Amino acid sequence: MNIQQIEEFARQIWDQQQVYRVDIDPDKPKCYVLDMFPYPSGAGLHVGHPLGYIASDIYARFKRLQGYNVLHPMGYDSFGLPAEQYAIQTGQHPAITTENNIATFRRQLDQLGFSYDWSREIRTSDPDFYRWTQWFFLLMFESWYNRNTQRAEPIAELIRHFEQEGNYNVNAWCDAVMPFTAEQWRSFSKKQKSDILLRYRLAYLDETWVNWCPALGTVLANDEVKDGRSERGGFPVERRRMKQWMLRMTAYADRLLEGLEALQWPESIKEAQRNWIGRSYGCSVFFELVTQQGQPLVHEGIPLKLEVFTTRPDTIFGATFLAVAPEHELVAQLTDDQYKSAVQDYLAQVASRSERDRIADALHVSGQFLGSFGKHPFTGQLLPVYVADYILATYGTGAIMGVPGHDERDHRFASVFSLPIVSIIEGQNVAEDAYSLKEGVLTNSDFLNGLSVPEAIQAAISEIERRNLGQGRVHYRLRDAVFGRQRYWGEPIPIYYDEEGIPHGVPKEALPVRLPEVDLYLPTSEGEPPLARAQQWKYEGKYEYEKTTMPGWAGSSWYFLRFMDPHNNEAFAAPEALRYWGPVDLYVGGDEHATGHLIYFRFWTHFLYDLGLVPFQEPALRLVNQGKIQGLSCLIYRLDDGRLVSAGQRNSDAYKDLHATLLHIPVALCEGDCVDIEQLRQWRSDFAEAEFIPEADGSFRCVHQVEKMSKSKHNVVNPDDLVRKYGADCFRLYEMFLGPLEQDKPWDTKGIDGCYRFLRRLWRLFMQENGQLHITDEEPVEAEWRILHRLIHKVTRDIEQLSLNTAVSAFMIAVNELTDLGCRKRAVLEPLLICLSPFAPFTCEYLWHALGHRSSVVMASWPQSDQRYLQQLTFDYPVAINGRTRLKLTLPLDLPEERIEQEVLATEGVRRYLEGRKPKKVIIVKGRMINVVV
RNA sequence: GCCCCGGUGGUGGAACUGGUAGACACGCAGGACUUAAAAUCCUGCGGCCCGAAAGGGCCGUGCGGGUUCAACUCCCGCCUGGGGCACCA
Repeated sequence: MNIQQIEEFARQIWDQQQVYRVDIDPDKPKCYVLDMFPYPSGAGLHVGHPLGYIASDIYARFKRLQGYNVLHPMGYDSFGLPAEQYAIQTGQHPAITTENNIATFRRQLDQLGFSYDWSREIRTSDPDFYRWTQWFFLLMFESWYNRNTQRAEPIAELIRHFEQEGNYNVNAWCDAVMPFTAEQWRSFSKKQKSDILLRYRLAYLDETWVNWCPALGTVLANDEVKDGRSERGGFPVERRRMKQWMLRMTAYADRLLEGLEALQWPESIKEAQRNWIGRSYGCSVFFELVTQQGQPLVHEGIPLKLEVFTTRPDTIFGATFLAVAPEHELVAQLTDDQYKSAVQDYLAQVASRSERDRIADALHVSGQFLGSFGKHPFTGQLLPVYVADYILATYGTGAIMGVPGHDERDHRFASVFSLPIVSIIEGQNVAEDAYSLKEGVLTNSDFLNGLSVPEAIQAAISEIERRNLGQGRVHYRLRDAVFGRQRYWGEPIPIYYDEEGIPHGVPKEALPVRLPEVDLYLPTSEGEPPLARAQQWKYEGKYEYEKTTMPGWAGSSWYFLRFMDPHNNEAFAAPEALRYWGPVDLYVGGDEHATGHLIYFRFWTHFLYDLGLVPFQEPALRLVNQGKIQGLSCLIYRLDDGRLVSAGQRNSDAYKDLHATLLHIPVALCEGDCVDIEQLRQWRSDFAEAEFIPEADGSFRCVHQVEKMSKSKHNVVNPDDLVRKYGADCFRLYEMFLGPLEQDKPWDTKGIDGCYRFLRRLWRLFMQENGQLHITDEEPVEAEWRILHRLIHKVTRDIEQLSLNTAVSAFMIAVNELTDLGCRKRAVLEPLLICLSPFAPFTCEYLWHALGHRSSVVMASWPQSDQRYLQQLTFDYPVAINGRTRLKLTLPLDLPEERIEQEVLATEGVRRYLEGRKPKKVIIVKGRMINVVV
């Protein structure tokens, strides 16, 4: 069994017969199996990376054998930060870095024998690809969201509506717009019209608070920020107000939420998306505002009102103050002269605190009284208005009614500012702590008294609406996505600005807007993005292009569509291709994309569906997250004096009281927990002369720890070495055998021998010692048929459920049993080979040809399991006395229950346990077990 | 704090809709073959106890209860690891 020879042979067959190329075939059912688009990093693969690829490859090969036309493509998400950071450091164009990395990546993928149709390879940084990414952006720029029809519609229709009726009777998902008539619309300047339209467009320019990362020199989306730091690189992030291109994703919040129901996705991902979208149902309430003297506050002749949002309108009688966010637009108007300087000081203090300080200091309460009051809409009581930084400008209306009795934050605030705290839930004492559960009966609440909380919420909303004080409302935590990045290596946003600074979409015929060459990949001295360095880069030679580029997730939001028709020059994909291939049937990738890519890609697809460009709303029906493979680190003890102590000795009396540090050493230097001291001395110079204190048997031992696989922990295992030593098939089998696909699990190379032995045993079923095929055409006996059909049955089900670890063990069992029987029969071994081929394609291809086939095993047909051989005639019943299994009894399966009972009670072993007592009951589950209750 | 997912031998893990807990594999121990090694094969391996042995008993799926003839599986209450969300009104 020569691995190199086998792999070369199989590769040649696949290559010659072009077995992985697919095209639309209306006569066959399709199956689209997709891996999450990798970013080709320079570091290469470690054993954790291919896990999902192997699983999806097995599934794809399986479906192909079952007669499906399988689309299983691969490509690269090749725009991104690392190549650009490298460019900044070295000056090497990111395209070159990317090209090199892709070559490495491809080589590593190829050696594992994946069944990708490489003729469909795509790259997001390819102008033929990003042309369409830009095209989609323009479609969003040219669309608005109609809440009446619940879908995106062309902005041209909206303009027509404006011309006829102004913005009356428009129910759009948009930013606040003053009402205007058709006459007014016609009288607006170009600039005014543009500004208004931006408030409706799904891709729009707006000044907002963004996550600015100074170290990366760019803004980041919410999902790219973790705990106040950038997800990539871990650099500090601050809040900054900037003009940015945004995508009005919030318009889709409800549909994104509801669409989750029907998806076959892991519950954890759905839950993460639900949290991220964060839908909450509540009510807005307007509070009339008055001065300290009780005079109404008026602005331009209109009485001022403060709109708050609450999910607990039932607690309105418990409200004792109002609070607004520091950024709230009414802060200035609400500030009484007497408090002006105090408020200004407070605002300055808030501004100086970074986002991270604010998060870290969440329990610290701060705020400032503004000197004005809100009039309670039911009691007429005057509630003081505060500005407080625990109120977020970006959530709800940026203002709240403070109900300290029933909200913890409000309670903290009221305690600090000595505001009244009242309970409106019967029997709850809220002096010390807020009672925030939505349970109980209302009290001190006028018309709500006696109602339960849920009833009271409904009643309060109805009453508020009836009296025109506000209305029931839904709010989302989800924010519109910031779409511009102040970076070089991304898709240019296809927008140019005219003389008046009005943004225009580049005509679609002029796409792609190509990324210009620049001398440096850094911002300009004026702080403009790197694209500003390309001074000749102008639309039609005179208009300034938008200088920011798209974020990393732009291309990956729709790439799955391009795979369906990757070389189409007329469209992003032909309608027939979309109809035939879409949507993705199985999507495999990591769960770290739960609130990033997986939401964007759903949003993007919903949008295209609205425009009638794709015939499905959800991009992927079934999603599976492969678990992470953790590293098994090796660590040794170093005493403070530099001596190195073997792990067993460390706890002996001689050393246990000395202080020791644990050091990571390369896993390659360890065989189990035995360390190769000679190699260790060579590995690090300070170990060269160190004193090693070994075990009594002379060995030197390390301890193990399961943790993330990383270079710094010296626990990275590279697949190349393993593939060279054991072959790709063995590697694939072992990765699957390790445990359930979805589960995180530690990598331990030791176990790979089991899979290697399995492959050799398989080989010996076919081949003699001398390498000659040894197969007969004899009719298999019952036992052999049974082994085969049980295997087919189990493996078919297991692959369908992606329970690949149990499938591998089923193969091991079958091969062990066939070996014991000395089975060398073609009728058994040939179907077995087909079943195994998705897991071990190289070996199976080789043996398939050895059996005399000319075409590839990839083209074979998945065998059917035969019911006859799955059913057994007799069964070894476990017989339990009082629930405890005592003995076994072999009985025919078709024996009626009365007969079984007779047999059981007549059995010597059972009689012994009964000791003459009469059984109370005999429970018989046919084909399962028997339980005698005494 | 809220939500989701886990916890089974020395190790990775198996167990269908409640029905023989520990499949398969690693590892370890002993043995066969061999001048030797590799390779291969055989036997044993959850814990405690009784027994010379054959065999038998008790305990055992994070912990404590419960439902049931029967619980890794269902219910209640905890402990613990991982992940998500979080001054989100």
